[in-house]
Amino acid sequence: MMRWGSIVTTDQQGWRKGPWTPEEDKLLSEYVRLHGDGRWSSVARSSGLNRSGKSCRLRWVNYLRPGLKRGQITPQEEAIIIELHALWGNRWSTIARYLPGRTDNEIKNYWRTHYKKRSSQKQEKRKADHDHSKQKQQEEGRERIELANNTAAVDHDHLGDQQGRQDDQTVMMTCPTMDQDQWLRLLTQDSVVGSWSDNPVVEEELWGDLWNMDDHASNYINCNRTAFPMGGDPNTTYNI
DNA sequence: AACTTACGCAACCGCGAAAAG
DNA sequence: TCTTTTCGCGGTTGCGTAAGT
Repeated sequence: MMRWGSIVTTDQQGWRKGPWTPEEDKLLSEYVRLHGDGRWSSVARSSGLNRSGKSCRLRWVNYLRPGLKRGQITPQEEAIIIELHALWGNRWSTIARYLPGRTDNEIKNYWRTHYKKRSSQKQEKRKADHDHSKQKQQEEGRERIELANNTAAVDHDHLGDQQGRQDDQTVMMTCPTMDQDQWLRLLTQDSVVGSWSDNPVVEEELWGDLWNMDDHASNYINCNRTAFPMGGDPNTTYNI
């Protein structure tokens, strides 16, 4: 299936843009096989591809790289995405590290398609139905977020995130009752992963909360239908 | 059958961080 | 130390296809 139009153009530097051809894929794969990935600018210059380094990297990472999974996101993967998104927000590359064979782009697309839309639909409905009460909830939510931000402990390096982006302090927190490794082990256990997404009641609660979260509210992790701000008092539950 | 809408996803863009000079 | 280049990330776009009317 031809995508991204059929038109291949060139940018200001003369690099080709648009869909990759099978010949280009073959060239890139062969070049990376011989020389390894990385050094994308030299890949662009030396491989014979008239593509920018950026374009080469993207094509390799998202499409040609060995070990990539094809096909639908499984329920287990979906649950991991949701829960890691609640942990880290839109840090797709970090989330992708816990889903072998899936790319950040794929996860990002999946999230946007499935949850952003449903989130906004729910939000619209809720807005129509409960405009007043929602406003009140938001005010209460802001107070809790302030509490979360005041109590949360930032721990970038624990999960090997070397990037340390500017907004890190708002998303990467420490669970008060277990460390991150414990948490992630728990996440990837089938019994836990299946539990929320398989239960329509819990799912509704969880989605209702997660989909309406903004970046700051991602500081919260939902556990057993309650939520607590990461780093907050483990003996206190916070209903979002 | 024709048309419209929604979905899925490859690819591009802009920005910030890291590395190199 | 400063500047330039490269890399990687998240956000966004736009096209093909499937589903609905």
